[in-house]
This record gives sequence, structure tokens and C-alpha cells, in this order.
Amino acid sequence: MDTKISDVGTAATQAAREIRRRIISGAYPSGMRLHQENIAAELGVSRSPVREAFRQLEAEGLVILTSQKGGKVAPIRAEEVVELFELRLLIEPHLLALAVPNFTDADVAAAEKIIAEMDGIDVAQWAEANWRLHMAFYEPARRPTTTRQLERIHSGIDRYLRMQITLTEGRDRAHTDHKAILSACRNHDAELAVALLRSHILAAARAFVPAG
Amino acid sequence: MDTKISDVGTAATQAAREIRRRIISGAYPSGMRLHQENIAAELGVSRSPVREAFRQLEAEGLVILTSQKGGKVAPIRAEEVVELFELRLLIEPHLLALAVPNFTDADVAAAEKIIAEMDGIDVAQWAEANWRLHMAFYEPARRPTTTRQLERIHSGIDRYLRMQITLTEGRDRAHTDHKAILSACRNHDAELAVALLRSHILAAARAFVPAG
DNA sequence: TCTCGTGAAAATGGATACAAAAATCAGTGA
DNA sequence: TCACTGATTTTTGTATCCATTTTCACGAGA
Repeated sequence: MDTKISDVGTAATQAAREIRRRIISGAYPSGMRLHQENIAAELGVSRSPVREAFRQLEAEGLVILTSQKGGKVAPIRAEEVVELFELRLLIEPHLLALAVPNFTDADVAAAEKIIAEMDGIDVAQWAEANWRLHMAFYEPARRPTTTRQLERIHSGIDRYLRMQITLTEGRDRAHTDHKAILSACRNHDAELAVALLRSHILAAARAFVPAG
Repeated sequence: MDTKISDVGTAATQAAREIRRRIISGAYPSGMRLHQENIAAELGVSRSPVREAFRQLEAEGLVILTSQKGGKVAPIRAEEVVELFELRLLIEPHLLALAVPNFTDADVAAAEKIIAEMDGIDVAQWAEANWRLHMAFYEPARRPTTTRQLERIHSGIDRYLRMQITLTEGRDRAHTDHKAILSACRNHDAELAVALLRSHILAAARAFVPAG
């Protein structure tokens, strides 16, 4: 067997990735009609893989399919974002509490590396790195299934996030939060780490859900 | 507009429903190879809708697709079930706490009706009614997105559950639990309801995850 | 007997063809 | 002008077709 440098996957997989990216980035705005033929043409494939991608994205909550009427980008409602933040507030502290006792020097170093990367990066990449950092915090918990659920929850929020604004205003706050959380992890202080994470997520929630 | 008695949906939708049912019921056992042509023939459709159904079910975590090698029923590992129960323990009490203040007489009546149905029903239907009851408990919380996530978590467990055993052993315990929880809901005692629910879920978890 | 090729059979992935449903639009009548 | 109707066009959903990949059985050779 030869070492596949990058398994790009099937056309359907790639189509799903690309369409997901476009939805999350806002290139396909909320509510936009998803035209099978057009998208197939844009991606240089036929409608079959596009249709499969739609099904997948529907299950992920990013697309709405209606029988005989096709697909559209799932509209985001504010109440939905509230729910997604509530779920983050449940799941992320849970994961962090499980992770902290397992934190190794390597885990700390990995997180520090990401934090360093985040300095002076552009907005889009910052958001991506920010999420990678959160994932790095939870990795030592070894909860792949839970993490997967969380990923999906996050993608729902992320789309809304970018739609809204410049995250720049929260970046300083986030930076100090991240460093404090990491420090608590390094000291294996789960209590403190969780408390800090909760207020970190709450701050993010307040920034985007005024009436939260 | 005329009232659609039952929107059966497209062939792909129906295929997904049926295949999902077969996986959860154990008719398609864990790890089983999913043959596009055979399944298409069984369902009386072509491979196209079956392929779409596979994509959907993959996103739901019930199927594993491998590039150029097709699909198989996602094998369940014990650690995964542990995670799913952990998630139930996070999410269900959260929902119940939100629901209790909103409980109306109608909500209580709806739950009582389900509890009544559950008396002397066969195992498969009991499991289904049991879940409907849990959903009835959370309905007053008005958290559709959260509920949807929970549904998916539950389907992962349910499949394992049925694979394992006769749920009969836990039915008495569950019955008393359910009545106690409902009573607490009727009295708007969120504190108590949540405590009861937590131990109810823990009992279920212990029954299926010996080393839990 | 075991291993390694080789080739046929089978299965997947994707493109295309076709039928049915929905949307659009022109024209008619009030 | 506006509402309705019926034809036309567009778009979806499904079946079928083709190319590529994988699987598997068979047989030659050590």
C-alpha cells in the first residue's frame, strides 16, 4: 500500500466540505436557495454527489430540504443560537473537567503553540484557531463522540458569529481568558479551569445574543 | 391548500427512515456490510435514493462510509455508549429543569397518558413509549434544537440497548421513577425532578454499562 | 502447503437520461 | 388593473448507464 498524502475523498465528500465551508463562511447566506445544477457546475461535478452532500448537510442542520422543492441554507434564528450556547455551556465545562486531570506537558505545549499563532492573525483565521484551541483543551478528555457532537454545535454558532461582526472586540478578553484557562490546566486545577471556561463562554454568548 | 394526512416524503427520505429503523432495531446488526444493490432491491427503489440515505445516516452516526468501499453499520463500542450516557446526564436534567416551571395540566395529562400506555406493552413498543415519555417531560422547555441533538444521542444508545437484553428487568424501577418525576413536575419542584431524573438515567446506564 | 500474481466478477462512484412536480409566464376575462 | 388559467419552462427525484476500483478465486511456483 502506498502512503496517501491526502485522501481527498469522493466527490460527494468534497462537495459537502466545500458547501459547508461556504455556508459557514457566509458565502451562501442564510435562507439562500441551493440550486443543484448551479452548485454542481461550480464544483465541476454532476448533480449526484451534490445531492448526497445536501443530505449530509441537512443532517448537520446546515441545510433544509423540502420534498420536491429542493434545498436552502438553514435560516438561523436567535433562539436557536441561544440553545447552541446553552449546549456549549453544558458540554465544554464537562469536557474540560475530564481533561484537566489528564493534562500533560505536551498538551500544554500544544495549546501554547496555538495561542502563539493567534497573535496578530486575521479575523477568519483567528476564529478557526480559537476553535482549535478549545479542542486542544478538551483533547486530553478522550471523548471523541462528545467532541463530535460539540463540533456540530459549534458550526451552527460559527456561522452566526461570522454573520454578525468583527470579533475583534472580544479578542483581548479571549486572549487573557485562554491564558488563564491554560494556566489552570497546567496546575491541574479543574475547579478553576471550569469556572473560567464558563465565564469565557458566557462572555462570547453575551457578545452575540444581546438579550441573552 | 389541502391537509396532507401523511407526507411520506421522497424515496430517499423513506429509505433513510427504514434503514435507520432496521439499524436501531438490530435487524441490520452492528458492523454489517450495507450493500447498495441489495438494499435498493429490498426497498423497491434504485441505488440513488439509497446512496443519499447512507449519507444522511452517516451524518447521524449510524453508518460508516469508506471511500470506494461502501457502507457498513457503525459498530458500537462500549466507550461510545458511556459517552452517550454522559451526554444524556448533562442534557436531560438541563431540559427538565427548564421544563418544570412551564408544566401545565395538559402536559401532565399527556405524560400520564403515555405512562398508562406503557402498562403491559411488549418490549419493543415499551422502549419507544419510554422515549416518548422522556420527550413529553422536556417538551415544555421549548428547546427544539437541543431536543434534536438529544434524539440523535438517544438513537445511538437505543440500538445498543436492544442489542443487549430484555429491558424487562428495569421496567418496574423505571415505572416508579417515571411516576415520581411526573409528580415532581406537577408540583413544580425542579430540584427534586432533576435529582430523580439523574438517578433514573444513572440506573439505566448501570444496567447496560457494567463497568460504568 | 503456502505465497504471490493474475484476471474475472462484483461493487462503488459519478454522469446521464427520463419522468414528474413546481415555478413561471402569457393571455384572457372581468 | 387584477385575478385566474393553462401552457411552457425549469427543477427536482429517480432510474439507468459507464468507468474505476476492489474483491476474490484460481493457479503457478517455491
